Amino acid sequence: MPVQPSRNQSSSAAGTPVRGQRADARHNHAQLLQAAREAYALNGTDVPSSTIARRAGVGAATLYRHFPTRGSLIAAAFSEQLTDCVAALDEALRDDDPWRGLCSALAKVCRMQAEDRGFSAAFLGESPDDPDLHRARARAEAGLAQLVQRAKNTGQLRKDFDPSDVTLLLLANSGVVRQSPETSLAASRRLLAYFLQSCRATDGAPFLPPPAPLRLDDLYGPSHRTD
Amino acid sequence: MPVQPSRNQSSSAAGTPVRGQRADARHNHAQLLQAAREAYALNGTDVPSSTIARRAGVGAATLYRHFPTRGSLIAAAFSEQLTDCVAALDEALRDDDPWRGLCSALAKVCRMQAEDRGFSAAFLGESPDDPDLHRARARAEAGLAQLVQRAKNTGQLRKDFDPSDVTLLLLANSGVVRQSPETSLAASRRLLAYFLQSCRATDGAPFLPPPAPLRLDDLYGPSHRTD
DNA sequence: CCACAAATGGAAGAGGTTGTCCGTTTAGCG
DNA sequence: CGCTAAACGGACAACCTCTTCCATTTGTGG
Repeated sequence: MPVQPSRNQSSSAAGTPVRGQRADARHNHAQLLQAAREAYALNGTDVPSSTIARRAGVGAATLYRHFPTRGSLIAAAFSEQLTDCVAALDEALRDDDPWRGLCSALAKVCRMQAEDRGFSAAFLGESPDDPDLHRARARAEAGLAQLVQRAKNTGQLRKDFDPSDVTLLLLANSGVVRQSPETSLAASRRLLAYFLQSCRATDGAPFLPPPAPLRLDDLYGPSHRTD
Repeated sequence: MPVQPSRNQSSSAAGTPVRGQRADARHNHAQLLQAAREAYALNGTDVPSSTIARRAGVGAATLYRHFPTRGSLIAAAFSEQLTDCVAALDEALRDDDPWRGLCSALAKVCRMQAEDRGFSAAFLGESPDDPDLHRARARAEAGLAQLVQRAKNTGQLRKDFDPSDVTLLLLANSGVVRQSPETSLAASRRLLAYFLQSCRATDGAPFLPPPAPLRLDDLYGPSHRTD
């Protein structure tokens, strides 16, 4: 069960509590993370940092001492979800039935997106600064490719399915989920059902148009602004 | 053919050129609209108004004289696309084959979303102020319901398809299309293909989870901020 | 209990966007 | 051509968000 809280501190990303700091600092650190997670889940990641500081009961400076930039707070707030994501993938890879593994992994990620409005932004959005996130995405990409290949080999997944189709689903789901929190779970479930049904290998099914080169870790790579 | 440019001036929305104004004013009005459309198509509607004024070759005050608020410029910029949208629906309703009509209507709207990054924001986003937009959405909703019912009657569309599934597709597509413009068209096409394939009536197909009550004109209705 | 460094909070700076004011320019008409 | 009102443009005020600074408070080891 690799899903446990994992108190172990990597020193790579900013914002991880360092042993030897004062008790109030540790407490505020935790308060900030919790406030950030709650706020992001409800309203998405475009909540102003000042709001988070206020709801954590600390001043702005405290927030910025613990998380030097806005991005580092976001990254820290979602690192747990990221772990869960990778764990779901690992679990899917261990499933005897590749198709069932794929389905449950996709369902899990879609549900995470639906239940936390910030998740999509943090996972798919632009955050060119966090190395952890990049590594996780690359890792997810690789595991996914493996999972997809296995499901094809068993003949359960259509042959022209492309790993990028998972990214396609995640992006689509992020669009669906952006709406009112009350409906997002139901809508997300229905979208996934539609998607999975088409993914199943069927004899008479028409060919799909070619996949777009959507790689998880490439999204928002080069900027295209032309001001 | 109700698709013609329609020079007729409704006086409801702000920004419609009024006869009797000076030639330079009319010219600037047109320049602003064009600049806005280009900028929005490329980068989405979150382009600063000052950028649009600059690219139209006018000062900020001129922009605000023609379009009193940021929202009115957005509404004016997309009113043509909105007309196209409704026209596509009308055309689909006139098609002898309801399924073909539905497919082409969905393809058209998805393509519009893919080719214009601002379209989704303008059409699905929050704009509680523009009555034209509300009317168009309501109208689209009604036509869609009709189209869906007809396709079900001919047995081409699965019985548990819900009109809200069209909204689901549009939202999903908006998520897909938000990415790099180079890939959005291909990605959008593929998403639509996946979706349509599942929508076709098939005997052995499993039931879908219940639809979420997504109504086009309800999106972003009540706000859920809790600051 | 005390001293000192760690930690804090509020204020203020920097940057960006929306919308307004006012002196100046220019189209259109006689 | 010249007058007048419509139209314009750039500067400016108001606001918001991110981030930093510094005087003050507070936890903690001795």
